[in-house]
Amino acid sequence: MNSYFASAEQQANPFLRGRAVGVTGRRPERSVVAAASREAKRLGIRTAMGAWEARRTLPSLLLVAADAEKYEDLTRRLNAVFHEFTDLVEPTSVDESFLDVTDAAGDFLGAVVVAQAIKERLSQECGEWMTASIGVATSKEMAKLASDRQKPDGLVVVPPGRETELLDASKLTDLCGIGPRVEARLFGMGIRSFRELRERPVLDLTAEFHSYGEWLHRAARGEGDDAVVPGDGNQKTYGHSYTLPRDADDAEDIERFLLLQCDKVARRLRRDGLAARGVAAYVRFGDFSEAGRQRQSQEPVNDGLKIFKLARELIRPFLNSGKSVRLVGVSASNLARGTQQASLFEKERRMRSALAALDAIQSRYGDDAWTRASVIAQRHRRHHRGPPRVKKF
DNA sequence: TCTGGGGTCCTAGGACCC
DNA sequence: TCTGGGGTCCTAGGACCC
Repeated sequence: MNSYFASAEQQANPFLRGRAVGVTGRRPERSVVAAASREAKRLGIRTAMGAWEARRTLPSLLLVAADAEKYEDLTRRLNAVFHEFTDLVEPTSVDESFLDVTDAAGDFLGAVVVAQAIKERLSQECGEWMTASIGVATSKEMAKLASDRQKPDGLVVVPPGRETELLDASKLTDLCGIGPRVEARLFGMGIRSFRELRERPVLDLTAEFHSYGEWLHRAARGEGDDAVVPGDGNQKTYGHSYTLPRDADDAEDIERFLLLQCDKVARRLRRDGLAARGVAAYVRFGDFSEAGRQRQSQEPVNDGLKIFKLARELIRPFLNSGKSVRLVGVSASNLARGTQQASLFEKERRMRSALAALDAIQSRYGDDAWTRASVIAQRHRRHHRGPPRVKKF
């Protein structure tokens, strides 16, 4: 999809249509532009630009805070449209999927017809401001590369056998999978184009890049044999992170924000009937360096407080290190179906039913329907500079 | 008073096992 | 005349993507 979040905002709010719009995080002053409307891009706004810098570049830029629920709903509708054409749909991000339309299309020309039909259906289902760029090719790599060639509202076809023409018209980093680091190493080997990459023996490439070298060798020829793998139901990690309103040194301050993230992760785990054995916690310091630890817990967990107690220990070595903390994050891995182990203890059972009730409240009244007393204590202290009223988590 | 938040995959090295 | 070869699980860190 083109300028996904920004287009979604323009679709939802006619006032924003035709205007330069940037979608940012909750607090623009410490955020980046997550998506820029085509009008904003034309005037020099780039994705991932600091919001502060974007505003300086283009004072008329309209900054809108991201609305995750809106985008999730749109993504569901998007994927429903894709499934009208084939069940071989592999979502790779919120706004991007691979579709294997071999059966639906019959032949390559048929695939082009399908692509046009998809664009039409998307416009009907999601609104005319939601445009897509589609690439049609014989491999995922080439289809992706083709889709990036024409924005917005593109349709680029790579007929079978003509893959190298597209590659030779592209930069190395245009190919999904080659980033700036790999590009620099390829330059170091005297390789500056796909033509030069193709001329290298695969052994040169595997000597430098191991198995990734084989992929480079094939990709430079326009080959790609990975099938479209349907479904996205097997997400491997659930994580949340949060940039603090200002860099913090006080461990208690930092840990309370960590707790909020742990509750979010835990709630998603419970919603999906999962529990996690792996817990990772990390911080980003004021200088943007990062540090983190991860650990396997004895038993699978999906209770925010339990996850927090593990996560707190994991980041403890990085607090009070003389560097102030900008961001805290937590992530759950090693996910398994089922809840936490049944407990013999009354206290534990009561906590479970309390969590179920709290989940129900948030489902019905929204995520802000309740919060932890310890977080309120922090807000209190910020305003009154007194001791916190509530100490217990 | 710059630089969000959500992910995946890969490699290296250590502990441990047979 | 010391020290093979197979494997799993785990953590840290990095590259890359939207």
